[in-house]
Amino acid sequence: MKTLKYSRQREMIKNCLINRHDHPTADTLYMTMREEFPNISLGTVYRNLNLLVDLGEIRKLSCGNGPDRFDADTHPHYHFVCRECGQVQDLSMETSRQLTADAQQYCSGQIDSHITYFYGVCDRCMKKTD
Amino acid sequence: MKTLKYSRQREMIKNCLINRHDHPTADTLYMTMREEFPNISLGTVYRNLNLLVDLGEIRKLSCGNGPDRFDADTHPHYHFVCRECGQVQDLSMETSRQLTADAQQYCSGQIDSHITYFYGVCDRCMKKTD
DNA sequence: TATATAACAGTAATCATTATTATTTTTATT
DNA sequence: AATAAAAATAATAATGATTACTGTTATATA
Repeated sequence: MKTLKYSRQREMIKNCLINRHDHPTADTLYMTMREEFPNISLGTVYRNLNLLVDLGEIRKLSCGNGPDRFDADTHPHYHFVCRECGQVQDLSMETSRQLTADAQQYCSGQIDSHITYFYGVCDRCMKKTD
Repeated sequence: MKTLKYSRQREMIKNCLINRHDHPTADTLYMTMREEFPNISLGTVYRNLNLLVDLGEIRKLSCGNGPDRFDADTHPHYHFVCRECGQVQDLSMETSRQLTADAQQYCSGQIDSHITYFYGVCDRCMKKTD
């Protein structure tokens, strides 16, 4: 069996992610990490992010445009994606159990969760295009 | 202005997609296309798929695992993704306007749509793991 | 403290997708 | 119908995101 060993890099990656709420990509996180660990490699960032996802300590977001993003908030919640600037915001809204229950009626498989991304234009981009 | 010209390849790509409901990837579609057009190139498949998406004639699905998939059904509808085998099924269920309206309450931007993927295990995979 | 193994940095490889280019098709015009 | 202009193609190269490999270093445990 493969026991997990401590690593300063992994700890720092997780802390980085906890301290920001912009759902950074692996590459963005890599840039930040290099301030503390100047010769960390991008592969290490990816490996640890995937590890943390597998452990359920963080979540991966694939909202359809651009590279995957990561989120240290593991509570089920929704996201809003701005079509103009690509930023991803948290919505402090409960995820709908009802929606999953409804969908189950239409599905022969066993549904256990759902992921929803809302799309539109963020307030900052709306001001710009005025 | 750039006028669109007819192409047998594009027509055939769209027909292929209309005749199947498994939401194939570009590569799968490419394999199928080669039966009719033995030296069609993968680039042509991608270019035309993107074109059709831009025209609003088909939709692109990014459900988080593996390459993007494509769907000729442009009516707003939900999808179910099996975590075991990766297949994507249509759910013949109306998309929830209420959900978008609810989310708008929590969002400073302007939401115009949402995309939801339901995750779980399909009936076939459930039987297998019994 | 010595040994085993996981994690690392650096790098190469892979996968999905897009761009380039020279040639062929399609469409509009004579 | 012949021809010219424009767009689409096949073939291929290039890109961007991510994963795998290799030799070295850090961590845990006997």
